[in-house]
Amino acid sequence: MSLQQQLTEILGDAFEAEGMDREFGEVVVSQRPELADYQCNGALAAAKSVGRQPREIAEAVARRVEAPKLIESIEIAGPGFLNVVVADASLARAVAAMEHSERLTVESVDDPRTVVVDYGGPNMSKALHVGHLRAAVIGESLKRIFRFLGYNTIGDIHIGDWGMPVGQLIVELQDREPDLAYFDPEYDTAVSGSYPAESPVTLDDLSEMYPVITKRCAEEPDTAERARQATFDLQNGRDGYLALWRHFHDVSVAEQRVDFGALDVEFDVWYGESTVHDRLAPMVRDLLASGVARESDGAVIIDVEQPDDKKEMPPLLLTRSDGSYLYSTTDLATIDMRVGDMDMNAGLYVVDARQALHFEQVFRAARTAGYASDETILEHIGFGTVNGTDGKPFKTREGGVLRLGDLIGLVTDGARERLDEARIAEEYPAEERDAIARQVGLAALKFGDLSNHRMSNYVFDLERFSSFEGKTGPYLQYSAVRIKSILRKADDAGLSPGALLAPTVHQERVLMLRLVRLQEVIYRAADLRGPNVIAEYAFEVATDFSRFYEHCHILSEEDSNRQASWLSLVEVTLRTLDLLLDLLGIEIPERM
RNA sequence: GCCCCCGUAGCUCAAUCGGAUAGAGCGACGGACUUCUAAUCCGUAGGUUGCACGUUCAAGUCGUGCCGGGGGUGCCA
Repeated sequence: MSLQQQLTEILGDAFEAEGMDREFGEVVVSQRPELADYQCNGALAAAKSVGRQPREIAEAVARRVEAPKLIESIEIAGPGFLNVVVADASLARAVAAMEHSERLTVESVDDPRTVVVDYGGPNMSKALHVGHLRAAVIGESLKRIFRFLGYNTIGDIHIGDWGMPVGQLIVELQDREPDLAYFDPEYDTAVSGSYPAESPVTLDDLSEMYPVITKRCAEEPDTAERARQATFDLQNGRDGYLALWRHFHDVSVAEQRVDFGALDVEFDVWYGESTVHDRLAPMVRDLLASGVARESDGAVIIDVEQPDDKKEMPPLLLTRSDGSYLYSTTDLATIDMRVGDMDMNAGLYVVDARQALHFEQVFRAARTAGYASDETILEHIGFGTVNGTDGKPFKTREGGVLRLGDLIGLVTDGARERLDEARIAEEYPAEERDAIARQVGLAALKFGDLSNHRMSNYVFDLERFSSFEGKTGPYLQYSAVRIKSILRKADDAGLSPGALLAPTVHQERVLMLRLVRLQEVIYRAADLRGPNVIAEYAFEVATDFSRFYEHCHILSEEDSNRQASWLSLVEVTLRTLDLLLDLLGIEIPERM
């Protein structure tokens, strides 16, 4: 049990002894660190329901508190706040408990249910660009957070590979190379052999073709109609198109594996819309038969509006009037698959906030259809857009999109330049320098993203991402690296960590208090689905360490017991930073 | 038209499900490197939390109405 939980129990007991709900005993971190470590606001909340004065309640509760070892003092302040100061010895014990715990005393969940994190979501045929960064980075972090807490967590990339874009690309390729076998309706694999094993296009080709054909479809109605037809034919199993689709898919996935790999983003499964293609026709048929879906203007829809809706709620479109499927169809079928085959209890969809309505519709439909029960959590984890310094969606100076690989290159170069400036870096082997530059660049990129609240649109400023100073990923790495350096030197000198003593220095005590909050922070991040909670706390841990570091010179400390205690303290700090950064998908170099 | 998100220091952003005196970073100004890595630390300046009402012991946070920005609103994803 964390220190905060223990205090909450103690205060809860006290409220209960006074004849009030123990819920009022909830203890939170103090907002006034100069006054207290923790505080309880329950007396104010309880006042109205029990008809007593807040201060009078606070005084009565304080008298009931029994915890001579844990609490140094408990005082009433202001209108009725209960300010709790933790005893130094118990604070040290709490940190010591972290030291001896593999999980830094963070408890696992009692009920390890299956959580599917759907993130990344790249369209087949498109090279990754900055727009994909947020989904990848936020999703990866959430996956790691839930996994660490003990959930059975599955990260699914969910590639967009079965919708209109594929039909559009087929049409564009046909217009460019009409003689390819894939387009010949008479082509008979039994007579002419199978389709070519070599892809007729590269991913660069597809990336170039995609904006061309989307523009054409917007301007040329008959081209759009052909794309719809191609989509329908593909979805209904036309051999040539399927063969072509396979090529598009393979060249796309090959490059996406490289791009996501470069980001250290790892998916457990590489499913996509196409994964459920066999389920689509039977699903629509069954939903029509059961009356869940109905025909409307030639299309098949599911009505999802509810009586108490305040907003317009258009029906979910299951098929177009030509019978082809949309991403609504595949998303719905995917829920059925995840619940049925993957035992999903919770699905977290880390997708651009602009798709909020779509997911609302799909989730409602899934419940109406019985694919998801009321117990199944389905959540759209939306996030804001990445803008340039002009406030508009990020573009390069030339006006094009910045590819993810190029972006990683830019921040890596920036990190390498910084390394060149540092004297101590000269002796590093070239390979290590490259590895450090990459780790530091990625840290800048990821922390820069994750430290923002996911819902807010944020400004992507390359200057800021390359500065590596202040509240940045590299700052956190740097703090951890300095600890590693201390521990190495201590080891060389034959010094080893020892029993944690009660803090004697202000900066030491502040650091300890920070560390023992770890469990609450991680659970809060999970509850809010907000990696920025982790990012903020990690920065505070690093800052507290830096202050301690400036103030207390560990290796020259003359009191060997205190020195050993400090070594333990910084070791716990390092492990904490390591965990937090790992939850953000950031690695720590050995030195930098 | 209707709905959703956002609006906080010069700039970029936080703010522990309603708590005390709204915090960081950058930028500005002034300090600290013969000491465990200065990618650091210390200090100063900087605010009517878009506006107005309301709810209550207490509002950046909740409600209503405006203003401004972004997005969505059945055959794109």
